[in-house]
Amino acid sequence: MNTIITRFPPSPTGYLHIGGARTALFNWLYARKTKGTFVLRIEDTDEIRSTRESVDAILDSMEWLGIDWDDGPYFQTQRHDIYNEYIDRLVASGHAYYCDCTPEMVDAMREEAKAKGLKPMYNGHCRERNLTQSNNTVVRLKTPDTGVTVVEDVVKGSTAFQNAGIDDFIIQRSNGVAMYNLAVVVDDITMNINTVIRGDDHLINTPKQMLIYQALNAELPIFGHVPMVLGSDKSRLSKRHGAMSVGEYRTMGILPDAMINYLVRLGWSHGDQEFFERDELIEKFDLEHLGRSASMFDTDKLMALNAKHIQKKSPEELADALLPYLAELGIDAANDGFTKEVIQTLQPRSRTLVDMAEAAVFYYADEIAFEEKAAKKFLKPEAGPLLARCAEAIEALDAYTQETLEAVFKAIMEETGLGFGKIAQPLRVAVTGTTVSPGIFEMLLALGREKTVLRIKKAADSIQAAQ
RNA sequence: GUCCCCAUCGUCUAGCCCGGUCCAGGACACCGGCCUUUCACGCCGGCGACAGGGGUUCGAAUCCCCUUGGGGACGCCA
Repeated sequence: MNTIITRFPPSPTGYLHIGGARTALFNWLYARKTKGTFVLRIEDTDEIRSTRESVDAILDSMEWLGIDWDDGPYFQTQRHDIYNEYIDRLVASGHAYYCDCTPEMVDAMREEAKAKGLKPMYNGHCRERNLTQSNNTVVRLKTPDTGVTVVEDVVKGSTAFQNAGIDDFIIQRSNGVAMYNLAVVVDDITMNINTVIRGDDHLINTPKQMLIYQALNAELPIFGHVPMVLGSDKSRLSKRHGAMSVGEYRTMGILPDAMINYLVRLGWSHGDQEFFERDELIEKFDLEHLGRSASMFDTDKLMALNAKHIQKKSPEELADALLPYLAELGIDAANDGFTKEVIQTLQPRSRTLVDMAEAAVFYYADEIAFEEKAAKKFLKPEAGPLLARCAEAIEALDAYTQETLEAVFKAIMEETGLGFGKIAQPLRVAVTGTTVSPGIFEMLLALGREKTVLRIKKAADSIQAAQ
């Protein structure tokens, strides 16, 4: 079997969005799975809308997602000579011709066709005029008037298009620059692309592209048109549906592994399995189980999956990922033993890295600010002596472990006759500033004895001072 | 308007190709309960779908047709 060669061809007219990331992923996964080649090509022939910043943003997002490419990036703007060579060949072989119809004339033709209840299209006016190239001519492909062009698609099955419904479309603009459909086909041919997985909004372009392949006498690739990702109201995903660029999910604290897991499952399945590690995805991905219908993006499910990935990661891996988010909150932490312990206490209760960073702040803070409601409820006058007693007992411990801490609690419970919660909650507020935190023992242990005692004493003192 | 694609719980989906094992399975969300020092995690349970109508068949979520609904494309954009 030949080596599979796939590609991802983004247009640099914005950030890498969800839909683009998903098609990139499908192509990448399939190439990786088959030990094939994944090519990156920047389709920047629209020089007005394409920007360098977009290219950088897209590359940056791909890198973040861990989607690497084996070849490229190629830039279509640097390949004009190649396109023109093929266009000349098409004209020479009689498969294409020059046309000097003005846009106004073509508009009129479209209106005329529409009035007849037909698809608006160019009527072939210049087809037999044998024009030569001049500064106002475009090149059009001579498409068949009869018969059908059948797209064999690995996800949609076969679809027949009437050739009569395909007009002699432009392959080269009057300014000499190739049009999209031609550039794509020439690129795919010259880059040896044999597997094209793309959004199904391109399905209609496919017969046109097939006609170019045929005119060029080139072998067709395998096509797979995957359904689009829609917004929560089933309309095309747009800004009003919330974040649509993968960069935004990065800032929300989504893990790249969770992002690709979610994106792949949106339109592909492996039985009932929901959770996939990266390697597992590469191993199990296939074209046979790509879905045929459009799907809506669901942030809740992404979040839930992200929580699962956070739980399964090692504290080491998580620390590297978390550090930037801590830095964002002004915390200069390191990937050290302390941070790893901190992370372990937070793993089961964080949906995003942002959640985790926020919940981690108290571990690193020099000064604990008490939440007003929490202090009012738990740092009452009678808590002063209790906290002082706790600090004293913890300080006196030979060893600072779960067992010894439990013993301290037990002793104080017996001494005071108070329930566990009556001691734990004031302590929690004293140490974290809030009523919500990881389990009291694991949290105290992760924080360390020194900080723990210091904070409890400070809280006891402040209660004292308030009286 | 013309052409094309799609159609299972609110959402993502399994099942559909090769009809019976499906009075339809899983996940997210939601609602109960358990666990519990808080918040979570986890566990148990509940709610909840084959768009509608015709066929074909002993039998249809699965095959065929129509309707409806949704999406996409009709550019000297990609």
